[in-house]
Amino acid sequence: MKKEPEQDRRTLLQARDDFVTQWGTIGTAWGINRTMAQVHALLITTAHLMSTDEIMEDLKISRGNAHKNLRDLVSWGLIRSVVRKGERKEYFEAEKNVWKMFCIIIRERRRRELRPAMGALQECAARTKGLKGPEAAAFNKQIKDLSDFLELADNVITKISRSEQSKMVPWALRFLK
Amino acid sequence: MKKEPEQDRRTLLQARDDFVTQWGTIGTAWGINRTMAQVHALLITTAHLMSTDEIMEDLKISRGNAHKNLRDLVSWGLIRSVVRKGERKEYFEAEKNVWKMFCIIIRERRRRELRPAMGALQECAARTKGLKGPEAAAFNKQIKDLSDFLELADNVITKISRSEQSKMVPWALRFLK
DNA sequence: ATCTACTTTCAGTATTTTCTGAAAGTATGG
DNA sequence: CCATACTTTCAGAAAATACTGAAAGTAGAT
Repeated sequence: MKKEPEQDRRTLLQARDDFVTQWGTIGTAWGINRTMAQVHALLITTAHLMSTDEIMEDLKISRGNAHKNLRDLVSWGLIRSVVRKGERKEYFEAEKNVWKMFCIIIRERRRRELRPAMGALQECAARTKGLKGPEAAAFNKQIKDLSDFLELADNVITKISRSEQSKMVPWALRFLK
Repeated sequence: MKKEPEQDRRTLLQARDDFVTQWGTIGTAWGINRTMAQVHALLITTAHLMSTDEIMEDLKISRGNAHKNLRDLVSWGLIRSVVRKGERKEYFEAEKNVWKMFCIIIRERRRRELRPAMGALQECAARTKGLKGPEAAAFNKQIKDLSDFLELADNVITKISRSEQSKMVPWALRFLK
């Protein structure tokens, strides 16, 4: 029978499509642009290097859109561009190791979102430090509590994102016991 | 001098406003509606119970908008409504303890976003389990890796969100050493 | 049963975000 | 230099999301 591998190929393509869509939705819930998440999904589940044109075709998106999201993914460090010898065209390849992906994401979100938020909070705490009255004291304490918590979280994230998977996973398993 | 407390009050109000704005921006980055984050910010930094009308006034938003976001916050468990004896009006109050807030947020995000994503991924893995060919095998492995990682993360989140602050914070500090 | 003091809904509108496609820019090879 | 093979930009269009305000709904008090 020559039917079965053909059938399998279709199932695979369909599954990849579903995964791309799903990953897009997940991304959206976390404040990430849908297309960026889809391009990422496509690249982590594709064995070969992909060009901008191939990605445009696969996701049915415009050049401008593909370009922007590829650049964003590169700037996150989630994919890298590769230039094949003798060719002008750029190809892209994703970091596929799940632990590394995770570390990149938490490290970048820390840098882009957590740090600025902490800065603003600290400034807010500093400004209300010396104010008189119970309202002011309560406000200041609440901001300080938040700020302290974020600082702890920040340190934990930094440490985790620098750790090896081979250390952290067993560690997590022990924690779950 | 009667000037200083007056000055202080203004500084406090200004700081609270800034905090509300800032928290709104942070929320946005994490896929949370700006107004919802602002209402939350307002409620965690206000000592007294607040009515819908007071919130509308404070944030300059419509009744419908205030209503919706208050309901959403209640459904997240981040605020609760209180009815004062002899009054018909509803008032709102936030959970102010930072650790509890954190636990609520991670527990809800797990329930609303992580679990559905895991379901979809597992289905995707199951569907491509038996397919022949190296492409299919690679795809299946990648999905499986992701799925396994999310499962571990899911378990860790569950455990953390059920822990006491008094256990987790010292634990985190030890981890950082 | 009606009034009053609220809460809830939702159609239409406004705002923000994302996307398109064509034009402009850039680098390489001949 | 010019042609080619790309990449980059960006103004306008489309889509997604959030907001308004008025009308409808609800429940306690009289």
